[in-house]
Amino acid sequence: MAGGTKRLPRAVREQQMLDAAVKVFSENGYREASMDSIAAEAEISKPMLYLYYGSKDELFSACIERESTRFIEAMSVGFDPSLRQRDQARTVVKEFLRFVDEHRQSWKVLYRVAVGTQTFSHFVSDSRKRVTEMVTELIRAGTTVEGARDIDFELTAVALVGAGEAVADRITEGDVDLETATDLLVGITWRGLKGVGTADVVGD
Amino acid sequence: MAGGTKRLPRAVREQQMLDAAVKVFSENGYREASMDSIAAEAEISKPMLYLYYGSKDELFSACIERESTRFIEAMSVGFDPSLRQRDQARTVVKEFLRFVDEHRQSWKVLYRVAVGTQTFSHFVSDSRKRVTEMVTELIRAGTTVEGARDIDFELTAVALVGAGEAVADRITEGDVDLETATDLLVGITWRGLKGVGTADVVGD
DNA sequence: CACTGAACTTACCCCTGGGTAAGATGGTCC
DNA sequence: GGACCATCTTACCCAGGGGTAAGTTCAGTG
Repeated sequence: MAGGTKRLPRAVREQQMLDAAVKVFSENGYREASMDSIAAEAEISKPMLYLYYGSKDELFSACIERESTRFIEAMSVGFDPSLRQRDQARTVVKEFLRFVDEHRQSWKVLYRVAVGTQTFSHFVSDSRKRVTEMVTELIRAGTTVEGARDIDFELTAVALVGAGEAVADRITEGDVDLETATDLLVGITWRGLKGVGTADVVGD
Repeated sequence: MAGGTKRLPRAVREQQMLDAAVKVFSENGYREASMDSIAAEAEISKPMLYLYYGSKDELFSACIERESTRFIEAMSVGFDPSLRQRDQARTVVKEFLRFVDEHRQSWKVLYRVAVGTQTFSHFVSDSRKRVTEMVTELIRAGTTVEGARDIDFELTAVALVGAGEAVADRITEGDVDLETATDLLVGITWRGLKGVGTADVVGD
């Protein structure tokens, strides 16, 4: 229409559409985001969305796919097996927080919007489950106490992951110093290890 | 219709409607829950919902109001100013987890559904903010380190609250021993205090 | 019993929004 | 130049669901 944007190759338009979709979905949630508003944001007509992505579900799915790939790639950057467990953990936490800080919409869409849908909530729980398992192994390996039961480790990991997500949310809504936040999270984790096995009230 | 349920006084019907609404909202989310399905769940016709509550928004608002009142009352039970800070904290955490365990739908509707709406998300953030402030004060009072800046305490509280919510979610989806979970959360908090002020990597 | 009002229903309105039919337009290759 | 395909649009369809108009039925009261 108005001479602004012109005919572009499919691959380019697809990325523009995903950009727009991620933005609108992250700001409004799945149901509240209309295909019309996404089309408007992408400065394209609605049938183009359907031509390239087929349906609202598939469009959202494509968003999830692209953003989670980016997320995983960002995490991989910080993954260096030569590091000691402890430095390894710190690096990964830092990369995580940096990713959230630099890709706030990705974070919201992946962990706060997808979770509210019927079709994609399992994606979030699966992903969260994998992270929790990793953390469980990490803290299990970092502890020598014997009395600790499995449930303790796993539940500790659940709590730690929850803490991480809460800090991530905080990052998206105000500026938090990433170093401070990283130290905080790693600190809680490491200090947390010391008491995992002691089931009764922890002595002071 | 089918002679099953009969004419009931308004006050009673209202509660039935809220029961049904909380159930359907908690299982499906705000947008996905239709007034028809809520009416069906309450075994009542749709105009009754509108007669007593006016609109979908107001119905949801009434749910939030009733459930959050219950929640606050449950918390008050565990509030005993004569206790030492530490026992106080433990009692409140335990009452919190017990409430979540016994009122899973309330928890979901208050903290997982309302947060996904435009109109009521501020309610959740406000409520979370108050809790976070309380926790901030609690850990500030429980620490004597001087180097710690304010942001550290607040961010620590954010992380701790996030951990609590994650454990609460876990409770709603599998059985977790409440004592274990309470000890875990209180343990993390208390142990966390020891390191809040030390900004650098914590010595092992 | 007749009268009133609260409790309740059937049947409908209509807008939002997912999805589509049909066609226009321009770039490229002979 | 003209054939062809990918790019792109206007204009529409229709189901789901929020909300309502208009009436029905029963419990109590004089």
